Amino acid sequence: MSDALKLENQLCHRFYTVSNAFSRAYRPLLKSLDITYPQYVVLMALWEQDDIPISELLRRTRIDGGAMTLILRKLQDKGYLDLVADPHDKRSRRVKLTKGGSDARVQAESIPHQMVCNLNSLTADEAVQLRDLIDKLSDCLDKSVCEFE
Amino acid sequence: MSDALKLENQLCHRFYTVSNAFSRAYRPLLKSLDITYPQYVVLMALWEQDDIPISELLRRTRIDGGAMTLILRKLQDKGYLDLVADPHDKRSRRVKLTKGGSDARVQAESIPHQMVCNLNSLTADEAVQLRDLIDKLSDCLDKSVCEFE
DNA sequence: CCACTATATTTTGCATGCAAAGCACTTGAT
DNA sequence: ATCAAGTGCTTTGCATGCAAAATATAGTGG
Repeated sequence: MSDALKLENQLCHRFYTVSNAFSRAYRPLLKSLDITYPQYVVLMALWEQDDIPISELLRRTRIDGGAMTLILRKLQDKGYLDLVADPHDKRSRRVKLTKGGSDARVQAESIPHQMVCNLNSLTADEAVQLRDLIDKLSDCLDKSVCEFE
Repeated sequence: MSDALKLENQLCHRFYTVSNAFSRAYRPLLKSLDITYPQYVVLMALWEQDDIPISELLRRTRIDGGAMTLILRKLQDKGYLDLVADPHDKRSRRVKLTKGGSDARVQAESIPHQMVCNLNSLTADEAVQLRDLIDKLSDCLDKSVCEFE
């Protein structure tokens, strides 16, 4: 049979399994904050820059729009953020961290280190190399999705 | 703020976005077969080796067990495979491709090439390099998940 | 000011991924 | 033979990801 159809030879299946493995690995680290990985991504984006419209959050996290509505609702219920109307554009809402949301960052500071500790099979150089290759692939993938349409 | 918490510096967020992008990119390629990416993964596993127990399929595809039940049901409804009782172990069922399932492979042969064409920003060498780095990372991740428990 | 189009967000329906519980059947130890 | 622990699989409840439709509001040309 053609080797190209073998799972072992497919980059996409590797991304599929590793992405899921990451999500599982984060779960215990996020348990004390009572959030999921996508919710954590939203908080990280906000810790970088707070008080931004939902559209900006979507662009930076690349989370699905439909899912974002629910994620924001849950983070709001948990007291991490507030959604406030934009006075200049009634269609838009801005996302603002609450004090609890800002404070959570202190607790989260240790998470990347904990994860890195568990990933020390890669050297710093290899991690950079991997990052750059993924970025190259990623650009291309985005384009190809567009080409299909 | 600490750079480690920035999304841009996190390998996991890259895997998250690329994995999702792959899934979207496959969608139009799989449309004529009327299957999703995980369903395609199951078929690829079976094209490599047919007539295997579900447990073996789970191990090779790394798809979630609960999801696998539904995926197999759908692939059966679509006429791609059959689930037959294992005479030696009544708990187990074996998965067998139907003629339609085997025939679909011919149509699928062109898919990896189409996807590769859309990913030609990476050279063959870079793809191998990427693959090896991901595998190294992957081993480590599996272990770390275990360590948490 | 009006129709038309574009933008921001939400809703809907379907397909997983995940953890945990449940079931039926096996196997191993006694 | 029997009970307890293990296996293989399914079910359940929740959280997304995705495409497409629906809403509400903005912006634009006429």
